[in-house]
Amino acid sequence: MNNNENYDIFLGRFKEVLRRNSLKYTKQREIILQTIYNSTEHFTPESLYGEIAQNVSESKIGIATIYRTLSLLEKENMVTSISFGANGKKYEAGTKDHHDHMICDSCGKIIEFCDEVIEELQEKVALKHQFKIIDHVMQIHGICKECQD
Amino acid sequence: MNNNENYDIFLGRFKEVLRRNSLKYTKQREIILQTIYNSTEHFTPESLYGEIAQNVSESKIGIATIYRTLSLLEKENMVTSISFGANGKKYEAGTKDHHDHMICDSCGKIIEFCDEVIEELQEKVALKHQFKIIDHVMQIHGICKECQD
DNA sequence: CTGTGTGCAAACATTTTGCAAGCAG
DNA sequence: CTGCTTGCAAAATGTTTGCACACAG
Repeated sequence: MNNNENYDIFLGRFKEVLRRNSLKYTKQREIILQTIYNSTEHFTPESLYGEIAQNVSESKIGIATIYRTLSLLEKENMVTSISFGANGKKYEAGTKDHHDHMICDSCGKIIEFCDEVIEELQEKVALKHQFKIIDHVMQIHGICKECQD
Repeated sequence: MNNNENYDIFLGRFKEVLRRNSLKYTKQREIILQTIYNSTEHFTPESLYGEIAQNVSESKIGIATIYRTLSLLEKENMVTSISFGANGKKYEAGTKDHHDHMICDSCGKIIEFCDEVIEELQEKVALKHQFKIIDHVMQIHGICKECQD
């Protein structure tokens, strides 16, 4: 396992971001970063807040700090967010390679996938409209294998 | 122009929805449906509310009614909604053929497009995971031609 | 008539902000 | 020391709900 090594890289990027913006490396930001890094699931500000409150007895972090830190991380592309129909917005750590999501409307499960050809076609479409891609979102909604019973 | 004819079809679908759910055809629902149908832009509940207040002097429609009607229409697939990074959610009338969106992060403009091949590839990916597609969302974020100055 | 729909205001949920005190650099 | 950060509570947004009256079927 090279998880710790990966975390160091993630942490390094974060410190670089802080340096570049004259921001400070605080205990709170460290805890948030760690918790995000260790999250296997997609999370909301609220769920992150709850998880930290539960697992990290040493420190209280206000919900406002969670929001402020997530904004920073999103702006710096260290986390990405995906929006759902009605139920709001979930985040995930930007540690993985690019991928898209299949979302089960029945159980809420998220399946990640990546298709090179689709990616290329998107670029082709954008080019045709002289549109400069920054990012893209693709979600397939439906019913997962397990829920099709 | 066959706009009126198309509106009649749209209205017909709506009346059918009402009938099926034992709901009633009211002045408010009529006005909302018309306004949605005539909207060229994507809209929010708030913007719809404002537009109706401005254009339709005869009648006051409460914001709650807008929300209630939009929920109904979305449930019945007569409007679709797309979610944006942070700024919430916009709707569009479900009168057009399927298409996806390119969204300019600078000016907010929305360009619609449709690529058959991408659609097919999505189905192929879903099939591989035995995932049953209900719907899908694809957004390309970036900077439009005009804003690239 | 009956039961659904509506506007209004209050209730909620979520996210942002002002402020005084705390702490990193 | 200086100025970015934080927690808290208040404020701002966005959306939903309860209720009494209105109205479609």
